[in-house]
Amino acid sequence: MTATASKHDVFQAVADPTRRQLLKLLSDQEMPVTVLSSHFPMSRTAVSKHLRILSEAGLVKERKVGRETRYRLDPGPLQELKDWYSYFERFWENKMAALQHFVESDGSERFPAPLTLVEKEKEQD
Amino acid sequence: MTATASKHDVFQAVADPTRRQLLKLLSDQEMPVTVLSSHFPMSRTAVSKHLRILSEAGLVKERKVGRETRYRLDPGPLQELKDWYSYFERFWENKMAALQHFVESDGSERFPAPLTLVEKEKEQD
DNA sequence: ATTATACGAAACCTTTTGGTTTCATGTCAA
DNA sequence: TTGACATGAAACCAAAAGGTTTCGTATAAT
Repeated sequence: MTATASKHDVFQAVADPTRRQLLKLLSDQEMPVTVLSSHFPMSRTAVSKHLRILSEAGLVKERKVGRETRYRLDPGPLQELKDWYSYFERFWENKMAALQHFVESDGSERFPAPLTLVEKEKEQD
Repeated sequence: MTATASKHDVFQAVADPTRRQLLKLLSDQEMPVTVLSSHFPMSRTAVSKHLRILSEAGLVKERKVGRETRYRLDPGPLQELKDWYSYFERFWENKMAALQHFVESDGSERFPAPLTLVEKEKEQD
């Protein structure tokens, strides 16, 4: 459901610093390509391609106004990022406990197949 | 401070689906490379390289135990992800309001330099 | 009508990425 | 001590990413 993934997923879209900055710029208000590209050291065409990737990830919407194309932010798909992150929040909380466990236990005889480890494990961490 | 960015930043590390899955696998407990790689259709060496990238982003820690190297999750750097997207949460909330504004105003005479737009803007969105 | 602006598409190039196979080394088991 | 296991490093490769320049087309301004 929600079918966010078309060609570019949010994680990949957001991986590039230029695209992250584009999103920030657009969070204020909609802007045409030329204005956006004036904030970057690269060509307008390059920025345009970044915008396309953001668009494919659903993070921006476009509308034509006269001869310009204005882009605006759609933060919706960022929810996926949030959801993913939230899975790890519990480990963030348990970080100390986990470390504790990690030091105390020998961690062996828990792995599936190719492990024969029933050794003493000279700890060296 | 905190100097999270070494060579690979978190955004890039997390952009790859294989690496995201690795993090999930490691959230349970520490695991050696061979065990981890058994969950993927690629070679052990490939997984090993993914682990290196995660390590450079600070997302996993390693320790040698006998002849194996065990990796475990360090969710710490994920905070950066959270900080980033939380910036957009207010826009997420205000989405309707923003849209409203977007429809009502003509959006012109706000852009810096190269805009002469003082036209009526035949809305077509 | 003519010129300038805004933009995307196309072709092209270089670097990075994600993978593979092979090899060397260290550690464990018999 | 001999052989199997675990792993990283190296060399290599194809495809994707991130850019650039050039071009065509639509819209606006004069």
